[in-house]
Amino acid sequence: MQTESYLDILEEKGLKKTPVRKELLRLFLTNKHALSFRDLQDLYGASMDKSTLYRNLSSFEEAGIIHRINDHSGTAKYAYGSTKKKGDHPHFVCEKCQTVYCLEGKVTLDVAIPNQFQVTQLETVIRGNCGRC
Amino acid sequence: MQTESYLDILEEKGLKKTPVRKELLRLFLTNKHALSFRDLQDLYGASMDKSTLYRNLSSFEEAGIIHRINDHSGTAKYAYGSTKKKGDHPHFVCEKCQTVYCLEGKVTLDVAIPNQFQVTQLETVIRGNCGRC
DNA sequence: TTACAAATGCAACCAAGTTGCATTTAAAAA
DNA sequence: TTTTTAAATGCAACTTGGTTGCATTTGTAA
Repeated sequence: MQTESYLDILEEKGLKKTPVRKELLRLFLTNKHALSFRDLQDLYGASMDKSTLYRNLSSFEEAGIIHRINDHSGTAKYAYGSTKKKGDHPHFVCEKCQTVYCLEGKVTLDVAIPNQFQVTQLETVIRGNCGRC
Repeated sequence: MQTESYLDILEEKGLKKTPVRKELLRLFLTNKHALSFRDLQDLYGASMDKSTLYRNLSSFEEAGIIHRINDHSGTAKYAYGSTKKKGDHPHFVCEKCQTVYCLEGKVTLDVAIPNQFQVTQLETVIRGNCGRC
């Protein structure tokens, strides 16, 4: 019996180690860029139930295993890493291949924000060409 | 016969002055914040056809009369002003009332972008509380 | 005033995501 | 090891945002 230590993440978060979740977690750990529902369906060997997948994405997000990214494509994408860190980093969207990458770094505002407005989060989407596609 | 000079915008852009378009343009000119499909349906006196509205939103966007904004709500919003200027200003989304405001100003990046990545546009969504709702 | 491309309105469709419910299963308790 | 149970799964049906095909109408230029 192998160690497969990454599965401990599920235990830590109090999530049952079901086959679907194990595979889903593996997919997130082995993919550096963000994955859409479609990507996940394609990567998942056998066909996965729609609602099961969506429910697990919610669970993972709530548990802070993944974060949801809005790349303005209309469909959500998900990447490994805590939700709390979502506002911490900008995302890069390749306009050609639509791949979404999480970037390291900070974004600073030089914006006139009306007095009564209170800022809680900053979401930045950088668009361009990844030069890899 | 009144002047209604704002209708010249349609002529300038080579768009026929249909009743739907006149009213749609008026709605955008008299609303400072971004409007969703639903908002427009509600504001429009008589009921407006779904596809006609969506098609006109596309035409307006293409003509540079309005720009499309993607807050995180899953539904697009539209505001007066050229599409080309979309990346020019950040948008503020109130987490309570969901209202989207166009802000003046610039956003600067302090981000490690991989060598081969080329940036063409920057889209920023600021979330918070507008203090007006 | 006529003529034609473009705009409208309607229905049918599509894709993303959600919900209700009966069945199965991971894992804690006995 | 077996029992128990809450949680996870799978299926169908649904909702919402948006698109498409097509017949009819209309703005505008000839």
